[in-house]
Amino acid sequence: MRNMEKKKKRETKQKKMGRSPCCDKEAVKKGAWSPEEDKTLVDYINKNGHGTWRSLPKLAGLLRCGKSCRLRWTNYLRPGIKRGPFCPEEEASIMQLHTMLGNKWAAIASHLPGRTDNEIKNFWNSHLKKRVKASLDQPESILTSDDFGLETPSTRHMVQWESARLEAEARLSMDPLLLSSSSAAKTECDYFLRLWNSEVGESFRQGVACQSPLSQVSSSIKDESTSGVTTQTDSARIFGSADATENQKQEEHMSCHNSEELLTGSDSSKSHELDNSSETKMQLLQDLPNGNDMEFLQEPIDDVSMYLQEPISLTDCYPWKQL
DNA sequence: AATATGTGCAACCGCGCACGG
DNA sequence: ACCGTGCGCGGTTGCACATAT
Repeated sequence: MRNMEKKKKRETKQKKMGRSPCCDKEAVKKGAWSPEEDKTLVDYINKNGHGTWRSLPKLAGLLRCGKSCRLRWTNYLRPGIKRGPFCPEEEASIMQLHTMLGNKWAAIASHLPGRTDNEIKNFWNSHLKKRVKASLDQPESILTSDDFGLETPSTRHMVQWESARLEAEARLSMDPLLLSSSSAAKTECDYFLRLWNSEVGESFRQGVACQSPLSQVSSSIKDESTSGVTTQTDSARIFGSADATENQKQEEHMSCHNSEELLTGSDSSKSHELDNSSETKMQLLQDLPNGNDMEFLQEPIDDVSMYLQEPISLTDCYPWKQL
């Protein structure tokens, strides 16, 4: 409530005064970066680190906006960037993560080493979005189609999760109580992420819906939620180990090498069982606790400074170019 | 061969959030 | 508590290239 007022105040103020530009637009170059500019930027950051992005262009002698420099660095020049087409495993990961996180490209990118949020966003918008739309438009074709280029049970799981997500969103949008609860709205995506990190997500990744922790966990949650009591201990049990390293292991587990298991996933009878538990899943989504008792599931964001430890050359950034 | 249309991707823009004064 | 500033994120744009006609 207080935040709302604050927000309104700020908005009115911004409307009156106009937002100050992030840089002097007249003296700033726009458009594609030249190799010379890239070299200047890379050299400067190698020597000094990026420091304050706003002041970087001036200090580095670039006629660019600080924002533009940051974007160029993070999306293109930064070492460790993986370029080239997405492999099927990466596609699968993006599909699954998007199912749970929505358009949280940065969050999705944090699970795909070497890929940038911008790249993933572009890939989603130009490729995957169409496939999902086609699949959802023709549900009867889902079971036999090769929409994802991956004819596996996990493909069906993806679509099922996507459907569940859409359904959850629809319910949230229709429930004024949930809408009025800012914390509920704020953490909605977190729930999906937590689900992913949980045994439920694990079972999904493993493609073992039958006799999986999902059925066990969801049924236990259902039982408990009907009694209206979900304790912190329960949550810890439900969402797996509170051990941070264990959690990290799970995160790592999610990247490419794990997708092989995923791609060879469960048989169709197992996924059918998953279908049957969809009601329980929805119950699970709605019954997730509102408390802040699952901080252990939040992993630290990569420390960008690591990229500055070893000086890089332009050939590192442009292995395919002659400089 | 020329033109129209579609596609992919780099870059820009504006907003919201975090943080320090 | 308020305000200003910087950063990061997500949506959008525009250009270059590919493909179709």
